[in-house]
Amino acid sequence: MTNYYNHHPKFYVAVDCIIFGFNQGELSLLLLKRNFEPAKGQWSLMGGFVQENESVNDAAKRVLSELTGLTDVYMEQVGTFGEIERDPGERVVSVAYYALLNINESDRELVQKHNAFWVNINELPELIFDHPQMVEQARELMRMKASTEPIGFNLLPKLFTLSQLQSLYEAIYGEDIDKRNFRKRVAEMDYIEKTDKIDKSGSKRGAALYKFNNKVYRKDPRFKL
Amino acid sequence: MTNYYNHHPKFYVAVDCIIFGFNQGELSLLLLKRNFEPAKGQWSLMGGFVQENESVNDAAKRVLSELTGLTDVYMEQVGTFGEIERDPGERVVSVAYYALLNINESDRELVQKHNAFWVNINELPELIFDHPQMVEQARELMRMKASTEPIGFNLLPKLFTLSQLQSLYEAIYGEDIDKRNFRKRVAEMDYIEKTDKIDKSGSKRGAALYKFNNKVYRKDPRFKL
DNA sequence: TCAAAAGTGTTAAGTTTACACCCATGA
DNA sequence: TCATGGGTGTAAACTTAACACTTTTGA
Repeated sequence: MTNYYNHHPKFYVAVDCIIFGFNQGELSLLLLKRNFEPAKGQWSLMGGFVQENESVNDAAKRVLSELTGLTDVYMEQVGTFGEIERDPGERVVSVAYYALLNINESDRELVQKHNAFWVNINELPELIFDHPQMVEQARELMRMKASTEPIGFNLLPKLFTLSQLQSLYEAIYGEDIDKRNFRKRVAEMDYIEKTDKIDKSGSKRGAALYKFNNKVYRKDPRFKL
Repeated sequence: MTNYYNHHPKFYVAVDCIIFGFNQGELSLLLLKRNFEPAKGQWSLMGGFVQENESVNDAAKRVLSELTGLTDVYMEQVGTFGEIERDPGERVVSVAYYALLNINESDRELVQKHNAFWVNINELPELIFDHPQMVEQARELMRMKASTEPIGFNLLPKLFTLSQLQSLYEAIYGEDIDKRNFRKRVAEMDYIEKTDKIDKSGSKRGAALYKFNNKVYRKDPRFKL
């Protein structure tokens, strides 16, 4: 019996991940130096094909977890890239996602096994296919989102200093922020809570460690940095 | 010969269009009352399947044009919906787009032939599948975009009054705007140009007609309404 | 003549920006 | 003792919000 869906072509559907990490004032992406075909030897995003038994969003989570060992990572869809010739091998429609994670929580061995490297976002190598556009769109989207929602904390350890938080936002926006104005804004956010712990690693004097309290945030979700 | 792409499943890829129109102070969507299967008799967005010879973006343009007769319409990708069971008939990955067009320029016959109707955005019927989420995301995205980029003019005739422009933005934001503050902001945008034409249809006194000058806009692209 | 929409400025409140010095500590 | 990053307040500039009356004209 013929039906509505016949006579239409089917396509490979892939996901590609723009994986953001932050360490010592630097924002980085986790990129693959491909030791497999196609485009062996070139740099690319981590990607994979959507399977029958998973949603597209789940495929993105799976692919991210295959590379980093992490589950429950903050991810957001960037967009779908569907040019006919975007992948020169076969026609593949790809859905791009960005992820924000704490570099130190990722599984180094797994990362190494995939021949993946953290690359400073301002020193990206040439990427294959339309991955440069994916990265560009992801950065833009992430920047926008980070300015109005508290997603940046996903890039930091659970406890962080205000200097770390500030340098994170400086890296996201690509511009310097005034320290006193920054701290004034932070002070108004009750869900960024000072703990009684001190970080002595960054300075002799030591800096107060803060944490993000999501329960408090959700009671009155306002954020602007 | 076996290669990288084998062993992976393929999927139907569809596009769905959230088509915004504006008329007499009302923002509407163009919806189908389906006289075909599946979900015959129910309301849905206009959609269609991506073909081999077109990009996903081009498929969206084609589908829009099949319904409205219009080409060169402002469209933006909303996101991709990839839940396994989102379409109960078959597995279909769908990419949603929103479009902004002038209702009066659309081909009424074509619209009628598809059994499509303009429905006030505040009085939407129940929609099939995940179309309600698509609409919700599209509204949100459109609202954001309309506040910082001059896309609203796509919903208006080439010549429009400031009252029309204001009521458009009131419909987009779902809230009233102060007339004097609104006109003050418009006056600062040199690319919203007063013409010497008068619209007498909306009032006895008549209102000046304005036009959006994209060339002037691009010289100094700042927009905030 | 009057109803209905068009058009027009000022002030107060709130937000954003610029800016410089003292503190605590370990080396 | 001194070099290093941590921590703190105020004032000016700018932006946003609130607010009410006069004009024009066709019915």
